[in-house]
Amino acid sequence: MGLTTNILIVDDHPLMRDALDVASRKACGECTNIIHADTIIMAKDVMKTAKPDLILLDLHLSDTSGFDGLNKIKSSCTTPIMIVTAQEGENAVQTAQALGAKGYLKKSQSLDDMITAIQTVIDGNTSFPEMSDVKGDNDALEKISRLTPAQNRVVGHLSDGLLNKQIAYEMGISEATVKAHMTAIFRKLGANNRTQALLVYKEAIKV
Amino acid sequence: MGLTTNILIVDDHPLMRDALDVASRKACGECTNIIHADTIIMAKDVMKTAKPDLILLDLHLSDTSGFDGLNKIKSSCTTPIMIVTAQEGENAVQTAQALGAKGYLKKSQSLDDMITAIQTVIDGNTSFPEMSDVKGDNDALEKISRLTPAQNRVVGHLSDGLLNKQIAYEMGISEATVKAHMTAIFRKLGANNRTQALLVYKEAIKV
DNA sequence: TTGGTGTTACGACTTTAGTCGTATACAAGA
DNA sequence: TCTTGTATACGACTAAAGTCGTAACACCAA
Repeated sequence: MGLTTNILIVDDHPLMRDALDVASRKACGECTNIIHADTIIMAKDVMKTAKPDLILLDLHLSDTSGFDGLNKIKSSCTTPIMIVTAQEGENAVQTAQALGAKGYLKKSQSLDDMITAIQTVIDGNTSFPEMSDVKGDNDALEKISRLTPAQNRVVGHLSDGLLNKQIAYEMGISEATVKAHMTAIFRKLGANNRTQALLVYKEAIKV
Repeated sequence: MGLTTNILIVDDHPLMRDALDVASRKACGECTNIIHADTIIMAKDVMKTAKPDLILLDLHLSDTSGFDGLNKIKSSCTTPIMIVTAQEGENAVQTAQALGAKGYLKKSQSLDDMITAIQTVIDGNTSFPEMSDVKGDNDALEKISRLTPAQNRVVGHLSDGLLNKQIAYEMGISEATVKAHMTAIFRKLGANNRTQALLVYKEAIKV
């Protein structure tokens, strides 16, 4: 890792940002450039200029709750994202995984574990805590997890109420391609149109 | 009240159905015809033949949870509906009101109070328990409550993922009229299309 | 290399969604 | 009575959504 690693930390607790900062620096070595943000708005603003190699994202911010924030960020970039949470429900880990997050950090974890997890994701792998395997009760979530990265980003924009034309602009592709993604999404989610697809999606990510 | 009053009770607890049965008969007098159902499916089936004057609906059934059941029934008829619940969150009463329910019964209420409430609704008025007035925190719910009965039914069908053509068939009106309702709904909910309208609606009724 | 599989990408075409103007009925007030 | 407002209803027109066929690229295995 001779090159500089850029990391964006999104959390509204300054102390937590500092802790994540320390963990990130230890995980990546000397040449680490870290940017802090405390809202999704600010994070998206930062990403207009900087291009982080990794994003650490808290689920509960002042301007978002739950996985909406993950949506908003994920749909506007392809940067690997790790979720950071204090306490969440049972299938929060599965949901994060299904939505295309690359890792999941619990704030209760030890510093060493966090460092290991961050290193794992930086190296291009995924890192999720052990799951109690009581799942199987969320059919919609299983469908969502089958979406490809591009399809995932399209769904994220869909759940913001965007038109195909707007999604195309946001993703830098043609409207025809967005429609093709939509059709593929409908098949995977068992929907006939965007309204039904949105219902499946909302059913899946309700936490 | 010389004519027969038809009441449909939808609850999956037989004991509760019996209790509601007793309350209904005392509220309406001798000429009362009461039908029991324990799922939404069965209730909708019953309504194909019978035309109840009032529906008592439990929120938690085996095939629905929350206000989805209210949607499914309300969107297929214009019969007054009273919600019956054991314990619900703070704004459940407001949500029921916004979704066009005519009354709200708590299972913890006394029999006399229930009888009074049922009589009130049978007479064409509404009956809701006192609210602690801590509300004001749900903007979307306020928007939903401004919808007219027809618009309410259209939104109910929208949240089932139906096409305009299908909604028109269900409601027995032309597709052009459904579209006109949609446009009016968009204005009231601050949406530009059905996707955004659905998001506002889902935001409002999440309990 | 070759063939299979999966992802992303686009254009042409048909279907659906959404806007606008308009009309009826019904209620509350002047 | 004559408004004024609101709810409901419809048809004609424009904009968006959705389907189909096709192609380039990456990856893995035979």
